[in-house]
Amino acid sequence: MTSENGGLASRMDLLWGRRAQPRRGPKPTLSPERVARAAVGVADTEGLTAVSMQRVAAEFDVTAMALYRHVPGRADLLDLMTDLALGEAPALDTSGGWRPALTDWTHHVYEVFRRHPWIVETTTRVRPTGPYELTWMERPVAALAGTGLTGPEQVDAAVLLLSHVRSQIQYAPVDAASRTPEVADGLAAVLREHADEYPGLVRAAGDGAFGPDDDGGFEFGLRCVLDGIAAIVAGRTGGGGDG
Amino acid sequence: MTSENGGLASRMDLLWGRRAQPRRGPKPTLSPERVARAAVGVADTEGLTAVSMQRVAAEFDVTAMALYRHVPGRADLLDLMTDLALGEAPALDTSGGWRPALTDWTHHVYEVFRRHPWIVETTTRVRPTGPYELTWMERPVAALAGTGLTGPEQVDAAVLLLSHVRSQIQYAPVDAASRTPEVADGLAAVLREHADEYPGLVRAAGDGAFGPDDDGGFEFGLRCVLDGIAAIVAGRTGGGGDG
DNA sequence: GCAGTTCTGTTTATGTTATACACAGTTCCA
DNA sequence: TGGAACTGTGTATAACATAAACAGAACTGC
Repeated sequence: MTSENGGLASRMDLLWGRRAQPRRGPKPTLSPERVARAAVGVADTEGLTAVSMQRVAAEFDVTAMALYRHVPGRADLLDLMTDLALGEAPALDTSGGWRPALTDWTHHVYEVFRRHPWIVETTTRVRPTGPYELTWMERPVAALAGTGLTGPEQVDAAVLLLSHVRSQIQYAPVDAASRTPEVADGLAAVLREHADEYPGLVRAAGDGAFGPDDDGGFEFGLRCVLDGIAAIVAGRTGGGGDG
Repeated sequence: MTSENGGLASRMDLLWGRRAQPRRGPKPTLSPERVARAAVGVADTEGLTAVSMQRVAAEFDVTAMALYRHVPGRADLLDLMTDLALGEAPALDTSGGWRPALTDWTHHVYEVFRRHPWIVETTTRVRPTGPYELTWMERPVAALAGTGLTGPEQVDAAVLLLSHVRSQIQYAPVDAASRTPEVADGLAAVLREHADEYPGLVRAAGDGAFGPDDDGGFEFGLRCVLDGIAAIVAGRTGGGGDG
Protein backbone atom coordinates (compact mmCIF):
# COMPACT_ATOMS: atom_id res chain seq x y z
CA MET A 1 0.00 0.00 0.00
CA THR A 2 3.00 2.25 0.45
CA SER A 3 3.74 2.56 -3.24
CA GLU A 4 2.36 1.49 -6.58
CA ASN A 5 4.74 0.15 -9.16
CA GLY A 6 5.26 3.49 -10.93
CA GLY A 7 5.20 5.62 -7.80
CA LEU A 8 7.85 7.96 -6.52
CA ALA A 9 8.98 5.51 -3.89
CA SER A 10 10.28 3.05 -6.47
CA ARG A 11 12.04 5.87 -8.30
CA MET A 12 13.62 6.70 -4.98
CA ASP A 13 14.83 3.12 -4.54
CA LEU A 14 16.82 3.04 -7.75
CA LEU A 15 18.28 6.45 -7.04
CA TRP A 16 19.52 5.39 -3.63
CA GLY A 17 20.98 2.12 -4.87
CA ARG A 18 18.45 -0.11 -3.18
CA ARG A 19 18.33 -2.93 -5.67
CA ALA A 20 19.00 -6.64 -5.54
CA GLN A 21 22.26 -7.93 -6.98
CA PRO A 22 21.68 -10.71 -9.55
CA ARG A 23 23.48 -13.98 -8.86
CA ARG A 24 22.88 -15.91 -12.07
CA GLY A 25 22.38 -15.21 -15.75
CA PRO A 26 24.62 -13.62 -18.34
CA LYS A 27 27.00 -10.84 -17.42
CA PRO A 28 25.10 -7.63 -18.10
CA THR A 29 26.80 -5.20 -20.45
CA LEU A 30 24.77 -2.40 -18.95
CA SER A 31 23.94 -1.04 -15.52
CA PRO A 32 21.76 1.84 -14.32
CA GLU A 33 24.88 3.94 -13.85
CA ARG A 34 26.28 3.18 -17.29
CA VAL A 35 22.94 3.91 -18.91
CA ALA A 36 22.58 7.16 -17.02
CA ARG A 37 26.13 8.19 -17.84
CA ALA A 38 25.51 7.65 -21.54
CA ALA A 39 22.26 9.59 -21.31
CA VAL A 40 24.09 12.48 -19.65
CA GLY A 41 26.53 12.49 -22.55
CA VAL A 42 23.73 12.63 -25.08
CA ALA A 43 21.95 15.40 -23.17
CA ASP A 44 25.15 17.43 -22.88
CA THR A 45 25.90 17.29 -26.59
CA GLU A 46 22.48 17.05 -28.22
CA GLY A 47 20.08 18.40 -25.64
CA LEU A 48 17.51 16.72 -23.46
CA THR A 49 15.00 16.17 -26.26
CA ALA A 50 17.53 13.90 -27.94
CA VAL A 51 17.53 11.64 -24.88
CA SER A 52 15.15 8.96 -26.08
CA MET A 53 15.45 5.34 -25.03
CA GLN A 54 16.48 4.51 -28.59
CA ARG A 55 19.14 7.19 -28.72
CA VAL A 56 20.68 6.15 -25.41
CA ALA A 57 20.52 2.47 -26.36
CA ALA A 58 22.34 3.28 -29.59
CA GLU A 59 25.30 4.43 -27.50
CA PHE A 60 25.75 0.78 -26.50
CA ASP A 61 24.59 -0.72 -29.79
CA VAL A 62 21.69 -2.42 -28.10
CA THR A 63 17.96 -2.07 -28.60
CA ALA A 64 15.85 0.37 -26.63
CA MET A 65 14.22 -2.49 -24.78
CA ALA A 66 17.55 -3.55 -23.34
CA LEU A 67 17.55 -0.41 -21.20
CA TYR A 68 14.38 -1.52 -19.48
CA ARG A 69 16.34 -4.35 -17.86
CA HIS A 70 18.27 -1.68 -15.94
CA VAL A 71 16.02 1.35 -15.54
CA PRO A 72 12.27 1.06 -15.05
CA GLY A 73 11.49 3.80 -17.55
CA ARG A 74 12.43 7.16 -18.92
CA ALA A 75 11.34 9.10 -15.83
CA ASP A 76 13.68 7.09 -13.64
CA LEU A 77 16.46 7.57 -16.15
CA LEU A 78 16.04 11.34 -15.95
CA ASP A 79 16.19 11.10 -12.15
CA LEU A 80 19.43 9.13 -12.33
CA MET A 81 20.90 11.48 -14.93
CA THR A 82 20.15 14.47 -12.76
CA ASP A 83 21.81 13.09 -9.67
CA LEU A 84 24.76 11.74 -11.64
CA ALA A 85 25.35 15.04 -13.44
CA LEU A 86 25.15 17.01 -10.21
CA GLY A 87 27.75 14.79 -8.60
CA GLU A 88 28.89 15.28 -5.06
CA ALA A 89 28.90 18.88 -3.91
CA PRO A 90 32.34 20.24 -3.05
CA ALA A 91 33.08 21.01 0.57
CA LEU A 92 32.78 24.64 1.59
CA ASP A 93 35.35 26.72 3.42
CA THR A 94 33.32 28.17 6.25
CA SER A 95 36.27 29.74 8.03
CA GLY A 96 35.41 33.13 6.59
CA GLY A 97 31.81 32.95 7.76
CA TRP A 98 28.62 32.04 5.96
CA ARG A 99 28.74 34.75 3.32
CA PRO A 100 31.84 33.76 1.37
CA ALA A 101 30.84 30.13 1.81
CA LEU A 102 27.43 30.73 0.24
CA THR A 103 29.04 32.84 -2.47
CA ASP A 104 31.34 29.97 -3.40
CA TRP A 105 28.50 27.48 -3.24
CA THR A 106 26.34 29.54 -5.58
CA HIS A 107 29.18 29.78 -8.08
CA HIS A 108 29.69 26.00 -7.84
CA VAL A 109 26.01 25.40 -8.50
CA TYR A 110 26.18 27.77 -11.43
CA GLU A 111 29.09 25.89 -12.93
CA VAL A 112 27.38 22.51 -12.64
CA PHE A 113 24.22 23.84 -14.21
CA ARG A 114 26.25 25.50 -16.93
CA ARG A 115 27.89 22.18 -17.79
CA HIS A 116 24.49 20.45 -17.84
CA PRO A 117 21.88 23.10 -18.63
CA TRP A 118 19.25 20.42 -19.21
CA ILE A 119 19.13 19.90 -15.44
CA VAL A 120 16.88 22.94 -15.26
CA GLU A 121 14.32 20.96 -17.21
CA THR A 122 14.74 17.61 -15.47
CA THR A 123 14.32 19.30 -12.10
CA THR A 124 11.14 21.09 -13.18
CA ARG A 125 9.05 18.03 -12.29
CA VAL A 126 7.81 16.25 -9.22
CA ARG A 127 10.63 13.85 -8.56
CA PRO A 128 12.60 12.14 -5.83
CA THR A 129 15.80 13.63 -4.45
CA GLY A 130 19.02 11.74 -5.04
CA PRO A 131 22.02 11.27 -2.75
CA TYR A 132 24.26 13.69 -4.65
CA GLU A 133 21.56 16.30 -4.90
CA LEU A 134 21.16 16.14 -1.13
CA THR A 135 24.84 16.90 -0.65
CA TRP A 136 24.27 20.13 -2.54
CA MET A 137 21.58 21.10 -0.05
CA GLU A 138 23.62 19.95 2.92
CA ARG A 139 26.51 22.34 2.32
CA PRO A 140 24.75 25.73 2.53
CA VAL A 141 22.49 24.58 5.36
CA ALA A 142 25.55 23.51 7.33
CA ALA A 143 27.23 26.82 6.51
CA LEU A 144 24.25 28.73 7.89
CA ALA A 145 24.25 26.87 11.21
CA GLY A 146 24.72 29.24 14.09
CA THR A 147 23.52 32.33 12.24
CA GLY A 148 20.32 32.50 14.22
CA LEU A 149 18.27 31.36 11.24
CA THR A 150 15.96 28.44 11.96
CA GLY A 151 16.54 25.14 10.17
CA PRO A 152 13.69 25.70 7.71
CA GLU A 153 14.97 29.21 7.04
CA GLN A 154 18.42 27.88 6.26
CA VAL A 155 16.86 25.53 3.71
CA ASP A 156 14.74 28.38 2.33
CA ALA A 157 17.84 30.51 1.85
CA ALA A 158 19.57 27.74 -0.07
CA VAL A 159 16.50 27.15 -2.23
CA LEU A 160 16.33 30.86 -2.94
CA LEU A 161 19.90 30.95 -4.20
CA LEU A 162 19.31 27.80 -6.18
CA SER A 163 16.26 29.22 -7.88
CA HIS A 164 18.28 32.29 -8.82
CA VAL A 165 20.91 30.13 -10.49
CA ARG A 166 18.25 28.13 -12.29
CA SER A 167 16.67 31.23 -13.76
CA GLN A 168 20.07 32.55 -14.82
CA ILE A 169 20.96 29.32 -16.59
CA GLN A 170 17.63 29.21 -18.33
CA TYR A 171 18.40 32.33 -20.33
CA ALA A 172 22.14 31.91 -20.64
CA PRO A 173 22.37 29.19 -23.32
CA VAL A 174 20.22 31.19 -25.71
CA ASP A 175 22.65 34.06 -25.94
CA ALA A 176 25.85 32.15 -25.41
CA ALA A 177 25.73 28.83 -27.23
CA SER A 178 23.10 29.11 -29.92
CA ARG A 179 23.78 32.79 -30.52
CA THR A 180 20.14 33.35 -31.29
CA PRO A 181 19.51 37.06 -31.28
CA GLU A 182 16.02 36.36 -32.62
CA VAL A 183 14.41 36.62 -29.22
CA ALA A 184 16.22 39.75 -28.16
CA ASP A 185 15.73 41.36 -31.57
CA GLY A 186 12.06 40.48 -31.59
CA LEU A 187 11.70 41.93 -28.11
CA ALA A 188 13.48 45.12 -29.14
CA ALA A 189 11.21 45.49 -32.17
CA VAL A 190 8.11 44.91 -30.08
CA LEU A 191 9.19 47.43 -27.47
CA ARG A 192 9.78 50.00 -30.21
CA GLU A 193 6.33 49.28 -31.61
CA HIS A 194 4.52 49.46 -28.28
CA ALA A 195 6.71 51.99 -26.51
CA ASP A 196 3.74 53.72 -24.87
CA GLU A 197 2.50 50.52 -23.24
CA TYR A 198 5.85 49.58 -21.71
CA PRO A 199 7.51 52.85 -20.78
CA GLY A 200 9.50 51.36 -17.92
CA LEU A 201 10.87 48.56 -20.05
CA VAL A 202 11.69 50.94 -22.89
CA ARG A 203 13.67 53.07 -20.47
CA ALA A 204 15.42 50.00 -19.03
CA ALA A 205 16.19 48.76 -22.53
CA GLY A 206 17.69 52.15 -23.34
CA ASP A 207 19.87 51.60 -20.27
CA GLY A 208 21.12 48.33 -21.76
CA ALA A 209 18.59 45.83 -20.45
CA PHE A 210 17.89 42.88 -22.81
CA GLY A 211 20.90 44.02 -24.81
CA PRO A 212 24.00 42.01 -25.76
CA ASP A 213 25.98 43.41 -22.82
CA ASP A 214 23.33 42.55 -20.25
CA ASP A 215 24.91 39.87 -18.06
CA GLY A 216 21.54 38.59 -16.91
CA GLY A 217 22.00 39.74 -13.36
CA PHE A 218 23.78 36.79 -11.80
CA GLU A 219 25.99 38.89 -9.56
CA PHE A 220 23.25 41.40 -8.84
CA GLY A 221 20.84 38.69 -7.74
CA LEU A 222 23.47 36.94 -5.68
CA ARG A 223 24.36 40.13 -3.88
CA CYS A 224 20.69 40.90 -3.36
CA VAL A 225 19.98 37.59 -1.69
CA LEU A 226 23.12 37.62 0.43
CA ASP A 227 22.44 41.18 1.55
CA GLY A 228 18.94 40.10 2.41
CA ILE A 229 20.14 37.13 4.42
CA ALA A 230 22.65 39.38 6.17
CA ALA A 231 19.91 41.81 7.09
CA ILE A 232 17.78 39.06 8.60
CA VAL A 233 20.75 37.47 10.34
CA ALA A 234 21.73 40.83 11.77
CA GLY A 235 18.23 41.19 13.16
CA ARG A 236 18.47 37.82 14.87
CA THR A 237 21.91 37.96 16.38
CA GLY A 238 22.04 41.63 17.10
CA GLY A 239 24.36 42.65 14.30
CA GLY A 240 27.19 40.15 14.62
CA GLY A 241 25.89 37.73 12.01
CA ASP A 242 28.30 38.30 9.14
CA GLY A 243 30.96 35.98 10.40
CA MET B 1 17.26 34.98 -43.79
CA THR B 2 15.81 36.54 -40.68
CA SER B 3 13.72 33.55 -39.72
CA GLU B 4 12.94 30.05 -40.90
CA ASN B 5 9.36 28.91 -40.91
CA GLY B 6 9.46 27.29 -37.50
CA GLY B 7 11.62 29.94 -35.89
CA LEU B 8 10.89 32.05 -32.88
CA ALA B 9 10.00 35.04 -35.01
CA SER B 10 6.89 33.37 -36.38
CA ARG B 11 5.89 32.29 -32.90
CA MET B 12 6.25 35.91 -31.91
CA ASP B 13 3.94 36.99 -34.75
CA LEU B 14 1.00 34.90 -33.61
CA LEU B 15 1.52 35.95 -30.01
CA TRP B 16 1.40 39.62 -30.90
CA GLY B 17 -1.66 39.28 -33.11
CA ARG B 18 0.15 39.89 -36.36
CA ARG B 19 -1.96 37.73 -38.66
CA ALA B 20 -4.04 38.37 -41.73
CA GLN B 21 -7.82 38.45 -41.35
CA PRO B 22 -9.55 36.05 -43.77
CA ARG B 23 -12.15 37.63 -46.07
CA ARG B 24 -13.78 34.61 -47.67
CA GLY B 25 -14.50 31.00 -46.87
CA PRO B 26 -16.62 29.39 -44.18
CA LYS B 27 -17.05 30.98 -40.80
CA PRO B 28 -14.38 29.46 -38.62
CA THR B 29 -15.63 27.89 -35.44
CA LEU B 30 -12.20 28.28 -33.92
CA SER B 31 -9.60 30.98 -33.47
CA PRO B 32 -6.15 31.03 -31.89
CA GLU B 33 -7.63 32.59 -28.78
CA ARG B 34 -10.47 30.07 -28.47
CA VAL B 35 -8.05 27.19 -28.98
CA ALA B 36 -5.64 28.59 -26.41
CA ARG B 37 -8.47 29.22 -23.94
CA ALA B 38 -9.63 25.62 -24.22
CA ALA B 39 -6.08 24.40 -23.81
CA VAL B 40 -5.72 26.48 -20.66
CA GLY B 41 -8.84 24.85 -19.31
CA VAL B 42 -7.48 21.39 -20.01
CA ALA B 43 -4.13 22.24 -18.43
CA ASP B 44 -5.80 23.69 -15.33
CA THR B 45 -7.93 20.63 -14.72
CA GLU B 46 -5.86 17.76 -16.11
CA GLY B 47 -2.33 19.05 -16.17
CA LEU B 48 -0.06 20.08 -19.00
CA THR B 49 0.67 16.54 -20.15
CA ALA B 50 -3.02 16.19 -20.98
CA VAL B 51 -2.74 19.10 -23.41
CA SER B 52 -2.39 17.18 -26.66
CA MET B 53 -3.71 18.46 -29.95
CA GLN B 54 -6.32 15.70 -29.85
CA ARG B 55 -7.46 16.52 -26.33
CA VAL B 56 -7.82 20.22 -27.06
CA ALA B 57 -9.60 19.50 -30.34
CA ALA B 58 -12.02 17.25 -28.48
CA GLU B 59 -13.14 20.31 -26.50
CA PHE B 60 -14.65 21.62 -29.74
CA ASP B 61 -15.64 18.23 -31.15
CA VAL B 62 -13.29 18.68 -34.07
CA THR B 63 -10.29 16.67 -35.20
CA ALA B 64 -6.78 17.46 -34.08
CA MET B 65 -5.89 18.64 -37.57
CA ALA B 66 -8.50 21.37 -37.37
CA LEU B 67 -6.36 23.16 -34.80
CA TYR B 68 -3.54 23.51 -37.30
CA ARG B 69 -5.68 25.95 -39.27
CA HIS B 70 -5.39 28.32 -36.30
CA VAL B 71 -2.12 27.58 -34.51
CA PRO B 72 1.04 26.51 -36.34
CA GLY B 73 1.81 23.75 -33.87
CA ARG B 74 1.92 22.70 -30.27
CA ALA B 75 4.83 24.95 -29.32
CA ASP B 76 2.94 28.01 -30.48
CA LEU B 77 -0.12 26.84 -28.62
CA LEU B 78 1.86 26.64 -25.38
CA ASP B 79 3.14 30.17 -26.00
CA LEU B 80 -0.40 31.43 -26.47
CA MET B 81 -1.65 29.53 -23.42
CA THR B 82 1.05 31.04 -21.28
CA ASP B 83 0.34 34.61 -22.26
CA LEU B 84 -3.42 34.10 -22.05
CA ALA B 85 -3.24 32.51 -18.61
CA LEU B 86 -0.98 35.26 -17.29
CA GLY B 87 -3.40 37.92 -18.47
CA GLU B 88 -2.74 41.60 -18.00
CA ALA B 89 -0.78 42.44 -14.88
CA PRO B 90 -2.72 44.56 -12.39
CA ALA B 91 -1.57 48.12 -11.84
CA LEU B 92 0.59 48.72 -8.79
CA ASP B 93 0.06 51.31 -6.11
CA THR B 94 3.45 52.98 -5.94
CA SER B 95 2.37 55.74 -3.59
CA GLY B 96 3.94 53.89 -0.67
CA GLY B 97 7.27 53.46 -2.41
CA TRP B 98 8.80 50.59 -4.28
CA ARG B 99 8.79 48.07 -1.45
CA PRO B 100 5.06 47.64 -0.87
CA ALA B 101 4.56 47.82 -4.62
CA LEU B 102 6.97 44.95 -5.23
CA THR B 103 5.46 43.02 -2.34
CA ASP B 104 2.02 43.30 -3.91
CA TRP B 105 3.37 42.40 -7.32
CA THR B 106 5.07 39.26 -6.03
CA HIS B 107 1.85 38.16 -4.37
CA HIS B 108 -0.04 38.78 -7.62
CA VAL B 109 2.48 36.71 -9.56
CA TYR B 110 2.16 33.98 -6.97
CA GLU B 111 -1.61 33.91 -7.33
CA VAL B 112 -1.49 33.66 -11.11
CA PHE B 113 1.03 30.84 -10.97
CA ARG B 114 -1.04 29.13 -8.32
CA ARG B 115 -4.07 29.21 -10.57
CA HIS B 116 -2.02 27.85 -13.49
CA PRO B 117 0.90 25.91 -12.03
CA TRP B 118 1.74 24.46 -15.45
CA ILE B 119 3.09 27.88 -16.43
CA VAL B 120 6.26 26.95 -14.59
CA GLU B 121 6.77 24.23 -17.17
CA THR B 122 5.73 26.17 -20.27
CA THR B 123 8.10 28.98 -19.32
CA THR B 124 11.02 26.58 -18.82
CA ARG B 125 11.78 26.71 -22.55
CA VAL B 126 13.28 29.09 -25.05
CA ARG B 127 10.25 30.98 -26.18
CA PRO B 128 9.01 34.39 -27.28
CA THR B 129 7.56 36.87 -24.81
CA GLY B 130 3.89 37.75 -25.18
CA PRO B 131 2.16 41.10 -24.68
CA TYR B 132 0.56 40.16 -21.37
CA GLU B 133 3.77 38.68 -20.04
CA LEU B 134 5.52 41.93 -20.81
CA THR B 135 3.00 43.86 -18.70
CA TRP B 136 4.07 41.69 -15.77
CA MET B 137 7.67 42.81 -16.27
CA GLU B 138 6.69 46.41 -16.87
CA ARG B 139 5.06 46.94 -13.47
CA PRO B 140 8.01 46.20 -11.13
CA VAL B 141 10.49 47.91 -13.42
CA ALA B 142 8.33 51.01 -13.43
CA ALA B 143 8.00 50.78 -9.65
CA LEU B 144 11.77 50.72 -9.28
CA ALA B 145 12.33 53.83 -11.40
CA GLY B 146 14.06 56.51 -9.41
CA THR B 147 15.59 54.18 -6.86
CA GLY B 148 19.08 54.63 -8.22
CA LEU B 149 19.10 51.15 -9.70
CA THR B 150 20.07 51.02 -13.35
CA GLY B 151 17.53 49.80 -15.90
CA PRO B 152 19.13 46.35 -16.21
CA GLU B 153 19.27 46.08 -12.42
CA GLN B 154 15.56 46.86 -12.18
CA VAL B 155 14.87 44.04 -14.60
CA ASP B 156 17.23 41.76 -12.68
CA ALA B 157 15.38 42.48 -9.46
CA ALA B 158 12.05 41.61 -11.06
CA VAL B 159 13.47 38.41 -12.54
CA LEU B 160 14.87 37.47 -9.14
CA LEU B 161 11.48 37.80 -7.48
CA LEU B 162 9.87 35.93 -10.33
CA SER B 163 12.29 33.06 -10.04
CA HIS B 164 11.53 32.85 -6.34
CA VAL B 165 7.82 32.55 -7.04
CA ARG B 166 8.46 29.92 -9.69
CA SER B 167 10.46 27.76 -7.33
CA GLN B 168 7.79 28.12 -4.65
CA ILE B 169 5.02 27.05 -7.01
CA GLN B 170 7.02 24.10 -8.22
CA TYR B 171 6.89 22.43 -4.82
CA ALA B 172 3.54 23.73 -3.67
CA PRO B 173 1.16 21.51 -5.70
CA VAL B 174 2.82 18.35 -4.42
CA ASP B 175 1.92 19.03 -0.82
CA ALA B 176 -1.27 20.94 -1.33
CA ALA B 177 -3.30 19.46 -4.16
CA SER B 178 -2.14 15.90 -4.61
CA ARG B 179 -1.38 15.44 -0.92
CA THR B 180 1.47 13.16 -1.82
CA PRO B 181 3.55 12.66 1.30
CA GLU B 182 5.56 10.06 -0.59
CA VAL B 183 8.34 12.49 -1.41
CA ALA B 184 8.56 14.02 2.04
CA ASP B 185 8.27 10.63 3.75
CA GLY B 186 10.89 9.14 1.46
CA LEU B 187 13.17 12.05 2.22
CA ALA B 188 12.64 11.68 5.96
CA ALA B 189 13.42 7.97 5.76
CA VAL B 190 16.55 8.62 3.74
CA LEU B 191 17.75 11.30 6.15
CA ARG B 192 17.23 8.91 9.04
CA GLU B 193 19.19 6.25 7.21
CA HIS B 194 22.08 8.53 6.24
CA ALA B 195 22.03 10.89 9.19
CA ASP B 196 25.81 11.06 9.39
CA GLU B 197 26.19 12.21 5.78
CA TYR B 198 23.68 15.03 6.06
CA PRO B 199 24.04 16.39 9.59
CA GLY B 200 22.93 19.89 8.66
CA LEU B 201 19.81 18.67 6.92
CA VAL B 202 18.97 16.32 9.77
CA ARG B 203 19.21 19.21 12.19
CA ALA B 204 17.08 21.41 9.91
CA ALA B 205 14.55 18.61 9.52
CA GLY B 206 14.38 18.33 13.31
CA ASP B 207 13.59 22.05 13.28
CA GLY B 208 10.63 21.39 11.00
CA ALA B 209 12.20 21.67 7.56
CA PHE B 210 10.62 19.40 4.89
CA GLY B 211 7.82 18.77 7.36
CA PRO B 212 4.08 19.31 6.89
CA ASP B 213 4.20 22.71 8.58
CA ASP B 214 7.05 24.00 6.43
CA ASP B 215 5.52 26.79 4.35
CA GLY B 216 8.21 26.50 1.70
CA GLY B 217 9.74 29.85 2.48
CA PHE B 218 7.68 32.16 0.32
CA GLU B 219 7.62 35.01 2.81
CA PHE B 220 11.18 34.38 3.92
CA GLY B 221 12.49 34.54 0.37
CA LEU B 222 10.43 37.58 -0.44
CA ARG B 223 11.74 39.42 2.60
CA CYS B 224 15.28 38.34 1.77
CA VAL B 225 15.15 39.74 -1.74
CA LEU B 226 13.42 42.97 -0.73
CA ASP B 227 15.90 43.52 2.11
CA GLY B 228 18.68 42.91 -0.37
CA ILE B 229 17.26 45.40 -2.85
CA ALA B 230 16.83 47.89 -0.03
CA ALA B 231 20.44 47.47 0.97
CA ILE B 232 21.65 48.12 -2.56
CA VAL B 233 19.25 51.02 -3.04
CA ALA B 234 20.42 52.53 0.23
CA GLY B 235 23.97 52.36 -1.01
CA ARG B 236 23.04 54.19 -4.21
CA THR B 237 20.88 56.99 -2.88
CA GLY B 238 22.60 57.51 0.41
CA GLY B 239 20.05 55.82 2.63
CA GLY B 240 16.78 57.37 1.50
CA GLY B 241 15.84 54.60 -0.89
CA ASP B 242 12.99 52.93 0.93
CA GLY B 243 10.32 55.25 -0.32
C1' DG C 1 -26.91 34.85 -59.93
C1' DC C 2 -23.02 32.37 -60.95
C1' DA C 3 -18.05 30.93 -61.35
C1' DG C 4 -13.91 30.93 -59.29
C1' DT C 5 -11.19 31.64 -55.35
C1' DT C 6 -10.27 31.14 -50.70
C1' DC C 7 -10.83 29.29 -46.53
C1' DT C 8 -12.30 25.50 -43.04
C1' DG C 9 -12.40 21.10 -41.25
C1' DT C 10 -11.65 16.03 -42.49
C1' DT C 11 -9.43 11.99 -44.08
C1' DT C 12 -5.54 9.52 -44.54
C1' DA C 13 -0.85 8.60 -43.81
C1' DT C 14 3.87 8.90 -41.74
C1' DG C 15 7.34 8.98 -38.40
C1' DT C 16 8.56 9.07 -33.53
C1' DT C 17 7.92 7.98 -29.08
C1' DA C 18 7.46 4.87 -24.70
C1' DT C 19 6.81 0.49 -23.32
C1' DA C 20 4.27 -4.26 -22.82
C1' DC C 21 5.03 -9.21 -23.92
C1' DA C 22 6.97 -13.36 -25.30
C1' DC C 23 11.20 -15.62 -26.62
C1' DA C 24 16.17 -17.21 -27.19
C1' DG C 25 20.45 -17.66 -25.50
C1' DT C 26 23.53 -17.51 -21.20
C1' DT C 27 25.18 -18.41 -16.77
C1' DC C 28 25.00 -20.06 -12.30
C1' DC C 29 23.39 -23.13 -8.51
C1' DA C 30 21.72 -27.33 -6.70
C1' DT D 1 23.18 -31.86 -15.52
C1' DG D 2 19.13 -29.85 -15.34
C1' DG D 3 16.28 -26.14 -14.08
C1' DA D 4 16.03 -21.22 -12.56
C1' DA D 5 17.31 -16.73 -13.20
C1' DC D 6 18.81 -13.35 -15.92
C1' DT D 7 19.98 -10.56 -20.33
C1' DG D 8 19.11 -8.77 -24.65
C1' DT D 9 15.89 -9.11 -28.89
C1' DG D 10 11.84 -9.16 -31.92
C1' DT D 11 7.40 -7.85 -32.31
C1' DA D 12 3.43 -5.22 -31.21
C1' DT D 13 0.65 -1.43 -29.48
C1' DA D 14 -0.99 2.98 -28.35
C1' DA D 15 -0.27 7.88 -28.14
C1' DC D 16 1.58 11.56 -30.21
C1' DA D 17 2.70 15.60 -33.72
C1' DT D 18 2.03 16.78 -38.13
C1' DA D 19 2.26 16.52 -43.51
C1' DA D 20 -0.71 16.15 -47.82
C1' DA D 21 -4.68 15.91 -50.37
C1' DC D 22 -9.55 16.70 -50.44
C1' DA D 23 -14.67 18.15 -49.85
C1' DG D 24 -17.68 21.53 -48.86
C1' DA D 25 -18.78 26.48 -47.58
C1' DA D 26 -18.84 31.35 -48.32
C1' DC D 27 -17.49 35.39 -50.32
C1' DT D 28 -16.15 38.40 -54.63
C1' DG D 29 -16.06 39.92 -59.13
C1' DC D 30 -18.57 39.57 -63.15
